[in-house]
Amino acid sequence: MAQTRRERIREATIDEIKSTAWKQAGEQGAAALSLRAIAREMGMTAPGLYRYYPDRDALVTALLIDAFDSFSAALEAARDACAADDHLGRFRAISKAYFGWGAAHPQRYIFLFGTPITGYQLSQEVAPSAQRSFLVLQGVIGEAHAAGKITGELTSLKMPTSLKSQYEALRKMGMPYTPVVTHVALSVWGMVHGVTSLFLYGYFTGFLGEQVGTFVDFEIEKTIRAFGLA
Amino acid sequence: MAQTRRERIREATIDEIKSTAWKQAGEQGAAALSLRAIAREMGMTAPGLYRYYPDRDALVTALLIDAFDSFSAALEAARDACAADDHLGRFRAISKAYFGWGAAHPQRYIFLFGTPITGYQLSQEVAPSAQRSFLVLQGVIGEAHAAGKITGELTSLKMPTSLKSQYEALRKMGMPYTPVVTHVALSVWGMVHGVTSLFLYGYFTGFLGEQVGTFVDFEIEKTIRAFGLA
DNA sequence: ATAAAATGTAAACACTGTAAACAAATTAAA
DNA sequence: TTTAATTTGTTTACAGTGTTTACATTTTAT
Repeated sequence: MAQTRRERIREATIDEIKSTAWKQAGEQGAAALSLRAIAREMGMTAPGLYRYYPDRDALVTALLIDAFDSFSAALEAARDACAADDHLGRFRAISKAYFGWGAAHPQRYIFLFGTPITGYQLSQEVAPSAQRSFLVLQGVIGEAHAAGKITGELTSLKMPTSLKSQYEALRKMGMPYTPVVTHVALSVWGMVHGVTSLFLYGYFTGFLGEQVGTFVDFEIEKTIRAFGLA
Repeated sequence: MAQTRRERIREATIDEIKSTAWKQAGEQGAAALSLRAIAREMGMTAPGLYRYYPDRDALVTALLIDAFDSFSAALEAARDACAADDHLGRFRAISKAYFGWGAAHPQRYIFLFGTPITGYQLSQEVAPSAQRSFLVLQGVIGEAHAAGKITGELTSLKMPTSLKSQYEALRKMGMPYTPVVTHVALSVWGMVHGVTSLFLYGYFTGFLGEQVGTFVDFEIEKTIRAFGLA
């Protein structure tokens, strides 16, 4: 059923609210989001925004979902630029895309993975979008593992039984991957998030200067070796 | 020369301001720091605080320095609990202490390594305190390397020349460690910061539940193997 | 005792998010 | 087509914030 005229206008207004919010977040940081400033730039008054979002948190949640979707799409695009059987290529691609997206959209990355905004309580609504980005990583690793392309000795380190049974419990609840795959995915996520956020917060610039990208690439190659990815 | 009475009272007031700030930061998050709320709890009015800190940012800076010092002290204590020639033990100790301090003081860790607070511009005053914590890590790795205790094949991966010359430039400017040591230290920092912050922001709990500590310990052991630490 | 310095308060300004009441415009129903 | 209902926006107001200014008070030094 086609959209009615009013629905069209409403969606356009919502889009304008969000794009204005992103614009201001990009200029002054996501933590400085101000409903009044958004309304001012849109040529309306602040209480009018409450016809579209019940409160500031709801707007933040909507922005989080959009950012996670954009992030996931970037990872998926990088993955799909490599052949499905090129597991090493896909892993390298999404790892670089992860850091690359963060470096290209620092405010958004910090918005997603940084400190929750003043008083903002993370809504459960964002969970599906957040998990989607992780599933890209888990999927690539999962298929590589299924194809026998993860042969590193580190992978065969004896995993503590309590950890393994935790992963197996997840599997019973619907997670489609083995303990090793889940563990490797979490491990890679930790590494790449660590270097990305330390970089974005400026803790690397004093040490690495312009060579941050080289550093990250080198770390990715090290991870590939450590897990014996081929 | 002994402190005058006024100086004593002044320092006590400063301590009360900071401890009140920490108390409130621990309850509602560091981003919700409010000068008025601090003053209220102290039984004075907000403008009075301006006799101690020129503005809110200055208080935030003071808290950052204190938190970094506490963090560094925890790392150093963990290091010194092992013999100076037990390089593997020292590395394991500071790595665990890093995550352990974050888990024990989530608000402080997020305060240090999370999103800068609304409008807060990171002051250069905190740089020395921040570097001190990194120097603990770099020092342990540096001494292990000097003792020939880092023999992993990953370490001998050909480092890109641009990255190596960046590290060597740092050395000429006073950094007391070789490119390999600096690189390993940054790498470990990235890993341990990544898992710590992902955990503190709640992204791990859905996957790992109560097994987060086990996961981190396992990651540390993996890193030890990867770098061939002994 | 007097001057100076340090420390606090009260009032005010410019912001913020949000709620209530009301007006205008748009759509749906009679 | 007239009437009623819904949606969208504004105006006004309240409580909160960081910060400045002017003033009073206490403490220290001369």
